[in-house]
Amino acid sequence: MIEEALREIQRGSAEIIDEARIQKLLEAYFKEGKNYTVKAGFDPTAPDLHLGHTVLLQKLATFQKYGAKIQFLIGDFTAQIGDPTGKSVTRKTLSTTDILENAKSYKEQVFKILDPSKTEVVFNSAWINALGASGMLSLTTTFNVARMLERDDFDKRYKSGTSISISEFIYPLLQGYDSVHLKSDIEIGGTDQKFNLLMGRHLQRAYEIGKEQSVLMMPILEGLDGVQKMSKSLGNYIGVADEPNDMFGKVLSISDELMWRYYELLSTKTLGEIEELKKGVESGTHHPKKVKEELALEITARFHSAGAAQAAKDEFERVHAKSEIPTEMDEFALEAPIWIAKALVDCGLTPSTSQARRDIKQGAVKIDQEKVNDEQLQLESGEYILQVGKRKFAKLKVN
RNA sequence: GGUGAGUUAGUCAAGUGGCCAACGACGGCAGACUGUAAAUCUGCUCCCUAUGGGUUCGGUGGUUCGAAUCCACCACUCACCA
Repeated sequence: MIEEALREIQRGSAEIIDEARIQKLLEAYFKEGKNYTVKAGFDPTAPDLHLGHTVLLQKLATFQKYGAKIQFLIGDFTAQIGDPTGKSVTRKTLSTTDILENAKSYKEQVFKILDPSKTEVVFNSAWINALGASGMLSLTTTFNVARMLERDDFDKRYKSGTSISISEFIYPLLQGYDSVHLKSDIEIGGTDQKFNLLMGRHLQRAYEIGKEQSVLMMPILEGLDGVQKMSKSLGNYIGVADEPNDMFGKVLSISDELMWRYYELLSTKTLGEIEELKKGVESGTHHPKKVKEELALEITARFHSAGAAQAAKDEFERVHAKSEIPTEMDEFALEAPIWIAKALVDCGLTPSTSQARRDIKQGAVKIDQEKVNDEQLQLESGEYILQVGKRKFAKLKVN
């Protein structure tokens, strides 16, 4: 039982520091029903969660199955500084109102995965503000500049003469201090957070709270392109709040190779089951598309419902396999007569009339399933279904 | 503080007075082929109802019939020195 729990916890992880301690915590739970705490910090700068974030959340959910109380930390104070990790320039600071707004939408989204009864949402401003100047000062005495500069990102910036704000040195200290205050048993985060996570151990030792947290690092999930990390700014993400049809379609659009990565990090299937699927695909008994559909169904169902996922699949079949028209699409109303290129822009199918003309020239534009050849086409009154490329549709009513 | 180099479209990067809306690569979009996969091939890739017009090459002025290209100043970045 403990073995199994441990295996599930290890799954997909990039690195675990002090795994022995995790095992002891599990033993204590299984034998004496003792709970322990797992901390994960979230920066409230990006309120729209995507699947990359859920990799961590799912790991937390796994811990919840095995006696963990989750300390879901919203770094409202630290967000004012901005995590320097991986950054080549100092971040802009955020206003307090923005942070609170973001934190709110965070909460709405995470409980699709986490069990609220085993989760405590905490804001680090609560105790960091209480530290005061002297508390802050003594915090800074626990670490030194030389070691801080060993960090890759700081090292590069320092050597290249790019500015490093003193506040950025404070960031890891504060994140580590969170672990001191919360007396966390385990902290999890992405591999890029290693330095910050280890700081928690360091400070717990320095403050002599009688324990040093274990650290579990999860890899960074690749985005739809399969190369760069999933992020909103790169536009290669699947958002937790995406519509079922989008979500399903996006999962299906990933490459076969990437699919296995998503299976490992996002699916709740056991590693054994995944291995079976993989063998099936290799030997030709499973069609890779079917396997991908299964993944898409699972993920879509998680954030919506099994019914919605199935509907998304049916819709997908209809639109793409049979190249029919989607059942639902955005609707627009415009005044007649309207030039086709203008209509495409107004319906958001195309960014400019220039682009619209190019698309028409290339035969990418259809009205009611009919290819448009005339760039000058004027639409008279009536209802039309506009289409650009394979996946952009809109319903247009011309008055 | 000193000296030198640089700043070009989403990114990288050519272009050193007219042939420049600006080579090329990547990315992106579209077409073919497919499984809306990958790979491959092809076209497109600043805006504007366009065989034409407008606005772009860090910013501001200037020289010139004409400037991304020359000059001045400003801002920022990088390198070496202190």
